[in-house]
Amino acid sequence: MSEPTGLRARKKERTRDAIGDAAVALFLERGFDSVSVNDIAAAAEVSKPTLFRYFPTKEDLVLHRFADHQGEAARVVRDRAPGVGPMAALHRHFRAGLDRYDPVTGLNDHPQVVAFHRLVFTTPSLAARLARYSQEDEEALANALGEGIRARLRAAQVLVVQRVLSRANWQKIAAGRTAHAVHPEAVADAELAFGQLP
Amino acid sequence: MSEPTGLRARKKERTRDAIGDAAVALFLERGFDSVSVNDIAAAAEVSKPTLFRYFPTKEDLVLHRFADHQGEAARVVRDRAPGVGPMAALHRHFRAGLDRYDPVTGLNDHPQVVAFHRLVFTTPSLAARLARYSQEDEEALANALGEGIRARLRAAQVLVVQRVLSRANWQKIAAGRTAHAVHPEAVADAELAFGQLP
DNA sequence: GTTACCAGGTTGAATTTTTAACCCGGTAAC
DNA sequence: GTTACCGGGTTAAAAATTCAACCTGGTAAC
Repeated sequence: MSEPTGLRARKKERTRDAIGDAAVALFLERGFDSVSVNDIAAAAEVSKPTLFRYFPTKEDLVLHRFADHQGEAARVVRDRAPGVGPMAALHRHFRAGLDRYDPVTGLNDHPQVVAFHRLVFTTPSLAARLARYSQEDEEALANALGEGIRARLRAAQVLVVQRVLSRANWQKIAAGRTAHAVHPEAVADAELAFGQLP
Repeated sequence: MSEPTGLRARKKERTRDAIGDAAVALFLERGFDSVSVNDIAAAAEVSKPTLFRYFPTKEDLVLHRFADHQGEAARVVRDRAPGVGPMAALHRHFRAGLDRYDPVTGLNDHPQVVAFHRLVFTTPSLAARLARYSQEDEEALANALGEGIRARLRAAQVLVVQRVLSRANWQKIAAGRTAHAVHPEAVADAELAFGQLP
């Protein structure tokens, strides 16, 4: 199951986690702009060049958690079971995320997750950078769906649907409701949104 | 008091401690000969060449705790208060070690310390290597005491006295007595031994 | 008596990290 | 308006570490 972890690979992973965790912790505590990369490097006990070797920009220190899901939509389409249409596969995948309260669906009421989302959505430079990630995701999904303008349109539609659904879920939870309470609506919303896709 | 700890120095110290601690823990658990340096490197999460960069031989993995006291006798003589003779200074220093139950005096009943001493005294290659450490200590002390054969003889006498005293203390404790109970005898023994030095 | 393996220890190249210095754009001081 | 500092980000060289391979001396198998 797990790869033959050499010493080198294991330590790199640990370093990366240490930097990412220290960054998110400090950002949540003091806000994105009030924390310098020097602070993060110091907290992670790493030098500044090392920090930038793992994360090319300050924004990526936050967004690496989304980056884990990079290209996921395209993968879902490519790996779908035979006989299942692309849209159905994406719908099912999103639904599964809802059922396990995956943070990317916005349907998660752990305080840390909520605070993290607020951080991302209320910091302009982060939202901007997140849009660029999304852009790449969109291209990958388009390629998985086929060629030409139709594939690109469908890819864009799917991702925008997911973004709207996630944001709606998050807002309800930010308003104080529990993830469990919101779940039925979230499922219904997804039903509606995916249902009206071409 | 503390040095300006750069990142590099701090990590080196941590690595050294990780290796040394892992080694002692494994040796106490399974015995010196039943643990390979590969085991230690793996436990400390370090490669074999790195291990040997910190500790030149397997024996040093145990004896680095004595190495901290390297040259101590010479230092005591050199740094003694004015008006105090070399022998008096050494006697006082040993007595102070007794009073604070310093492990090097043998007068310490913490299970880990006792087990550690047993490890050293019952493993031939360790005893041998410890003798070499002691040899260097002796030369340094001789230089601190003066020149010529008389200084060397006195250095040897002092160190042999310390070794005998430490071992006597350890044996009483290994027999089950507490350090506190042994303390008066230990002081008296030291009085006697240092008193009969020329 | 080969053969093979194991443990202590070494070697050289490749990778990673630290260090200290720098660039650049912004902004506060005066 | 210049000077000085701060934060994001980069650079080149030095130090540390991993990796894979090797050497050597023992000792177990056969």
